Amino acid sequence: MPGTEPLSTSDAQGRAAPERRARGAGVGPLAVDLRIAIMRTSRRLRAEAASRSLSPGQYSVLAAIIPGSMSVGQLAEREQIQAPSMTRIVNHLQDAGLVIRCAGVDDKRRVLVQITEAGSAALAAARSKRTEWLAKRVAALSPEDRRILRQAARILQEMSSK
Amino acid sequence: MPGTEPLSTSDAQGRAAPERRARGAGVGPLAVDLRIAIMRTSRRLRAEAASRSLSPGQYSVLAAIIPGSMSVGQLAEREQIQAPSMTRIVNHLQDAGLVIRCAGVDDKRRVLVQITEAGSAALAAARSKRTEWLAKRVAALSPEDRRILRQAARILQEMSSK
DNA sequence: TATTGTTATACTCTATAACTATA
DNA sequence: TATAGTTATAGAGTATAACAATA
Repeated sequence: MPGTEPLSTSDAQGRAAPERRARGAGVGPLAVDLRIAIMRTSRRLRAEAASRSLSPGQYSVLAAIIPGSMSVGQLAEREQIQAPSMTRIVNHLQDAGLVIRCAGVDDKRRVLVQITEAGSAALAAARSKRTEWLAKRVAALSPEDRRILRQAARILQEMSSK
Repeated sequence: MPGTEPLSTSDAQGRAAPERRARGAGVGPLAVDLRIAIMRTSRRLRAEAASRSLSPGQYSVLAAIIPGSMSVGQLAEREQIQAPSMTRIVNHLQDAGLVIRCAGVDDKRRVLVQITEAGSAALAAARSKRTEWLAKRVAALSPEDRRILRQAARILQEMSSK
């Protein structure tokens, strides 16, 4: 391995030496570390979850409409994507028989999306598969680390839905 | 808003009612919540960081090679992507004059990638831009929440590099 | 023959812009 | 005229498979 000695310079983004954040640092470094951690984990999750029946987007949308029917626009806003992307996802879900579209009664421009029985079943089956990799990693952590991640999930959730 | 009352059923994935995780629940729900939080945040980060000069992948790779030259294969393994994807990223970086390729001295099959001065400058400039959105959100959090995210970043980092 | 990297090709997800229908 | 959704098109990023060069 030529030229790969860990130099631990301040420019290495702390990936080779995450412990240098131990002393409660400022907001900037935290944002950098957090961004890298999240992007890498998400890439990993995407890769691990691939070749399953439902894509991450499909899964997420399917889960969102369980409480009741949602319009395409509401789903798009909730998932922080544009309407055409949501149309595409709903198309796939509908083709697979997992959701149905129905016109709004008050406002016929709206298209309400509802989950079917097959959709609920697929979601339940996919759920365990989807989180398999992450659950395995999480299970290997200390209870303290799990507690931290549990709170972090809540914080990130709030943060990214604003 | 027809049919969007929060029912808080056990199938709603806790996105409408995250507080139900307050009582230290099992590993499965945590993995589900965490996956959703990470995927949503990553999508948001990707969207917010768009239209900058460096893509998330380019940025991450550029940062990785700062400590010294790395081979394409090493970078691919580190970033958890396949070799062709890394080749593509390195091509873009090279076209932009941010890295240079040079053949390995011991093993001429290897292609070592090194950062240029322009690359270091671009990285420094991009770094503040890249984390702008996240830093703003993080700054708005309580010190306690920041402490949690700081630890979470470390945990996720270790978790996804294994 | 095995390994490193590249090229060729295709797929997924996303976005913006233009269009249809309803209000 | 404004809004909800769809269609058309394009771009970024990834993967697998086939190939070239080197070990």
